Amino acid sequence: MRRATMRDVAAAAGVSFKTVSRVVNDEPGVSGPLVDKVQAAVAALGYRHNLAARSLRHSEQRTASMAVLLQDLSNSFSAQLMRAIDDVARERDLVVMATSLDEEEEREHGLVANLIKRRVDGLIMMPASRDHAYLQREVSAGFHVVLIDRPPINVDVDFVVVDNVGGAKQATNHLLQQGHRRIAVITDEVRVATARQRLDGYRTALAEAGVEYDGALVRAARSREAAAEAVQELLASANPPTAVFSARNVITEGTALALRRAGLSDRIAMVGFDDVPWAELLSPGITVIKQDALAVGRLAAELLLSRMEGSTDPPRHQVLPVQLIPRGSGEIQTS
Amino acid sequence: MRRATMRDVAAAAGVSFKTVSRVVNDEPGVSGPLVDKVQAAVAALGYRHNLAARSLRHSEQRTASMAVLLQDLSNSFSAQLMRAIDDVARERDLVVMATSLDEEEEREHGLVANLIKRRVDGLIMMPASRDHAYLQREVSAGFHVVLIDRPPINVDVDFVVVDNVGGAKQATNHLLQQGHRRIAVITDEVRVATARQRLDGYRTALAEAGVEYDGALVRAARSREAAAEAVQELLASANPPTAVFSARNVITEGTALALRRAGLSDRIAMVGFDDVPWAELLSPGITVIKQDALAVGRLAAELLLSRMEGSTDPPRHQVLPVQLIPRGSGEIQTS
DNA sequence: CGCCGATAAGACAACGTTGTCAGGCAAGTG
DNA sequence: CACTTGCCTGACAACGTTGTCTTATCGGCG
Repeated sequence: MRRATMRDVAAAAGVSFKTVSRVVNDEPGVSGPLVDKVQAAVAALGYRHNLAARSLRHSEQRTASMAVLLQDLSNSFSAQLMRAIDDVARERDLVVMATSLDEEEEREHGLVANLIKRRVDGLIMMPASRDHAYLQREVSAGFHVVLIDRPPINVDVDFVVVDNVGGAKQATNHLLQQGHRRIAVITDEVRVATARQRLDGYRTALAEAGVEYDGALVRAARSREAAAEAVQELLASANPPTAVFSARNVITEGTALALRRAGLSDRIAMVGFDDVPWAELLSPGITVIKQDALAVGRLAAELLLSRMEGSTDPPRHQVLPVQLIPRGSGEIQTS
Repeated sequence: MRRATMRDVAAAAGVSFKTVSRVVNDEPGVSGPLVDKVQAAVAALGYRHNLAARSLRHSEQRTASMAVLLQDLSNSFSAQLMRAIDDVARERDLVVMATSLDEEEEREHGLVANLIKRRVDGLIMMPASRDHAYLQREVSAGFHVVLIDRPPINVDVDFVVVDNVGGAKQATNHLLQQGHRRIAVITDEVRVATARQRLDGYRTALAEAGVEYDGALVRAARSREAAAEAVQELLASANPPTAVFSARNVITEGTALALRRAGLSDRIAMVGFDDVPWAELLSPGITVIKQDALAVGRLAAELLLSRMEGSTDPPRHQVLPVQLIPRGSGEIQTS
């Protein structure tokens, strides 16, 4: 049941195990007949090269692997990031370890420690924690990190984010332009950096338009259901909003659901942050601030790979633009 | 820039490297003062345990890692499978390598070979290939494989699939019951096992109802756009269908899109295979055959883990039921 | 015929760790 | 006081591989 090793192959082929090593690695300096004998023995024994042992001895201690830690792989935004990263990794024959952090700080710490023990070559992470100083020591030791979606805190490493403040401002301004003054906003919990930034953009836009900020119109929700509930409550309140800015994809889903249930899809305006695949299937279509997840993922992967290939540029900070896509829901005028 | 090893830590702490090993592994038999000295040296040097070296020597050659090969991680079905698998793996502290096969047979072969070289403990795969005999040798050598979504061919290993034939029959019967006789079906390409099975179910249901099979109503499409185009063509044909069975999630999306563009969402009936998150947001809502991706993933992961923990049961074949969820689109009567 | 160079093949240490064993020392026992 | 017992500690081989070095073999050439 034990797997065959080079020694076993060598014994079977009647050569030294070093000769097997040469054949397996396609190194020159082995005569034709011996190559054949070794290959026959490899096939007969089902021998498989052991990369762990190889990278242990091999001068350049590379494992040809990287890790991706995202918020939730089943969420379409994370899933698209993963896909884009994987596409880039694939070209370089890198294996990608992936998992979800679920906004759990301790899980992040535990996983990073584990990945370093495995000597993974690099990491792309959408951090759950709010202090990334612990990464400094590992980065100095040659572990490469690129943060994604959220900027690093207390450490300076490569990162790729989108213009959350600008996007939220744009969404809010768009609704203001349709005459709305009571604009609700549903964000992720405030410990999430993007939620804070999008809330910032919302407040800035209101302030610039001279509209007073009303905390009663602000809600946090982690899930589609929680968002739907929050919207339902807002609609039932004494002074309900006439428009909603839903600051994340699952929240947009919940908001659309609540509006539909209330039969107000045509009356209450809404703009969502994150494009969603079904936005144009609804009537009205959902107006969104689209962030290009594939571009974010690809860029992050390229930054990481350049580090793995030896780049020593100072940390690179990439902020990608977002784009408002009007589809109907955001163009509903105040009545 | 080189990472500290146990020897470095030992030198710094003034002990033998074996003592460091004991401390790092929380083994008993090291006096309190020495433990402290070693831990101080570990912290000072930023030492990190090297798991590759460990598992090389460690008697039980486990890497505490597994791999997941799915069709497309950015597709919500694959993403949910991944999520469910990862949740189970997490409980056992397994690292999960994940990637998309994109229905490319060669990619599957290359990846499996690579994963075996890395001595991954197990694999969950939605296979792209149509002959899995090559897995036999690896399984015999102690590599554990669970297939998912599609049954194994020419090899007998654990697998988890859903009742594709039954689901497709159910979908077709449902449409027949509304009086439809010209029911189009859009599937994935026929080389995909699930596409063939769902087409089988469709044909069986027609036959049982005494409705003649019309090849002109059958289309294959790999993407949302291709599906939308196929539906558009069918609608424009001389003898258009009155109902559509869309046999996969992206196809359902494309079908909904095409119907909406043609303004026929309320006239042409449709049932989709795979639930989609936005199905109830539309009007009419989309009637679907729901397969429980999370259950499939969880079950597959549990089968794999039981193998990794030593189960030698004969290969287990799991077929999960599917469920028709009426939401409106499938209940449109023939006019 | 003797020597040299090139080439093929193997011996052996090393990678960073764990498993096994032996040695040292202190405390307990007769 | 000698002997045993038990606990710490370290020396050393081993895991499966690659890198370096040495040895054997052969053909070519003067």
